[in-house]
Amino acid sequence: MKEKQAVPAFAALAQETRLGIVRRLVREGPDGLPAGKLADAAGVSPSNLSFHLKELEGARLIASRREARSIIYSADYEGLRDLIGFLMKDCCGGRPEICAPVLADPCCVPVKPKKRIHA
Amino acid sequence: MKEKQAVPAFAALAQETRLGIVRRLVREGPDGLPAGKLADAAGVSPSNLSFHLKELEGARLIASRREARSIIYSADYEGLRDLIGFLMKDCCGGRPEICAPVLADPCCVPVKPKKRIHA
DNA sequence: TCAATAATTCAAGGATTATTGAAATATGAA
DNA sequence: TTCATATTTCAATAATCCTTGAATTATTGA
Repeated sequence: MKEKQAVPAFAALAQETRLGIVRRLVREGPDGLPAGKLADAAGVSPSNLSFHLKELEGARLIASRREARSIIYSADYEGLRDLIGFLMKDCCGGRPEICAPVLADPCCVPVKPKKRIHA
Repeated sequence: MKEKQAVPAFAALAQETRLGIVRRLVREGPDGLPAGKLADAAGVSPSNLSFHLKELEGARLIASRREARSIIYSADYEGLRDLIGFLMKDCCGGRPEICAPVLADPCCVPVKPKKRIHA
């Protein structure tokens, strides 16, 4: 990810409603949620929600698909990954002391759990 | 880091000049750079730079200290770490498939092998 | 003290973003 | 086709952010 692409991605997250939507959708998983449910959850009007969803989609942080009458939004995991990667690689590049403590955090340990030494 | 703190941090990075400053300062290391040098590097007026530096400092992404006539700015590694941690932990929480590929990237592998502090 | 350097603050204006409500579009059901 | 639902689009306003240049503060050296 380049700086030119990172700026709008950060801008998309720099707003309470939008950041809330992204976090909600990440937790929701690939199935996502219809716009209506998101509007209720966020407590904003449908038209306002639509505005924010467009921002997030433009920044490639969420994706949408139509399903019957609803439009279903879901997290764009690739875009999120790219942004995190930008922050860690491009932004903290050459200064591993920034990244290291984050990587050391058990909450961020990758999928494969470490083998437990049996008692 | 909480959402309330993350929003202004993302906002601070959501601007070309400021993102450039942060990246420059990260590469520069703890010694940092005086405001004047940063203004030259960024190609903006001193007063405009000052405005952006204040935004970044308010978001705890950079720090400042006076040294003779200059004010030296440097990256706030702790703040940057917190923001990355927020994105990975709070934002991608429960969905390790987002974090895993980033963590697997050799560029982000920590210097020392990790050690779990909490059992 | 006076002048020079380094940077910040302030006020004004321009530019961009966010919110609102009304109107439009798309889909599915009667 | 006609109606109801789900969502978006549009235009207007409000709010926030960025830039500019002049004035101000802080520090150092003659």
